[in-house]
Amino acid sequence: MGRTPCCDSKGIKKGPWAPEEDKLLVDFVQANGPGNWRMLPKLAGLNRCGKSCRLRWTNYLRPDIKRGPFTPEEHNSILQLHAIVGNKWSMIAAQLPGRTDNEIKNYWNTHLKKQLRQEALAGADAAAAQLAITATASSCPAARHMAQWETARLEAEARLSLLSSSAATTVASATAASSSSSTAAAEHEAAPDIFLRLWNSAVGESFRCSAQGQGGALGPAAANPAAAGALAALPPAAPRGGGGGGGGDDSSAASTNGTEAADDYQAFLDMAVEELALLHGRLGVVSFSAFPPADVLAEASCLFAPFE
DNA sequence: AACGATCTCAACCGCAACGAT
DNA sequence: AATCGTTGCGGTTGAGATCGT
Repeated sequence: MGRTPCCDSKGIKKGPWAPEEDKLLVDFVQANGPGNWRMLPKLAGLNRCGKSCRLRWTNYLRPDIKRGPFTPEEHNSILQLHAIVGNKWSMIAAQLPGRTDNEIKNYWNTHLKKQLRQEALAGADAAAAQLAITATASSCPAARHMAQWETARLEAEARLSLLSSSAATTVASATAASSSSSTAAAEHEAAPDIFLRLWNSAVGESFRCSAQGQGGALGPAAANPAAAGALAALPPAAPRGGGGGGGGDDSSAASTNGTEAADDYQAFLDMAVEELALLHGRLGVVSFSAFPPADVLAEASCLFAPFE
């Protein structure tokens, strides 16, 4: 497929956007809606390429974008979702309403990556460190892929054990009559942890069975019809269904009904299973899990309200 | 106060995916 | 089936902001 240049660079402005340009873009999109980005600059009177306009709109000017620092809930969600899907920023962003893939990607690269690396090293987990190195250094894509997954798993384990131990100390200090600590503990308990709720639900159970059983690598809902129903109760934002060109739909802003959300989550989970199947099939990995051991999860799961 | 180092994040680039023709 | 046109995604860059000395 021949790639077409996004614009003929002749006379097209690049770099930071001026307030006047922002206004032109916002006015145009609000009047006509997003879409046909290629023609938009001409129609809106902007000396920019369509791609640049789309990026500016989706990452900065969209009215539903949430500004400000990431909340602890968002922080946790990013960590956990990343442990499952890796650098699929758009998928992660779809689970965090108001956040863009670019923002999450930046947050990961600047804050979380560094933090996790330190945790991994501080934990004297030589395997994780070695895998992290392998992930970046290996010239073999399959080995890199496997290393990234295993690193993510180890990181998730470290985080969950960290979470459970910190919660234990928080609760202990809360009982020692510190009002601020008890507030923190209450917040912790109420955290809308998507991944853990999902994991503790019928969906999680089904997913675990599917991943362990392998062979067929069927999606969780196929293994457990109740899963699809449970999924519908999850937050509405959902990954793209693979809309691609022509649609002009805005992935992060798209709202879905319950069924669509379930379908999207289904696809989301299926993909994780497929990743595992790939590793098992191609690399002969004997024992591999994208998830922390059951005892770690059991420890962590008591921090959150049951999903069902 | 000045300077260099480090960090942050908006924006760009190249590629892949997808629908249309 | 092949090609074209458009959009979306992930990786990377670089200017400005912040921090440390």
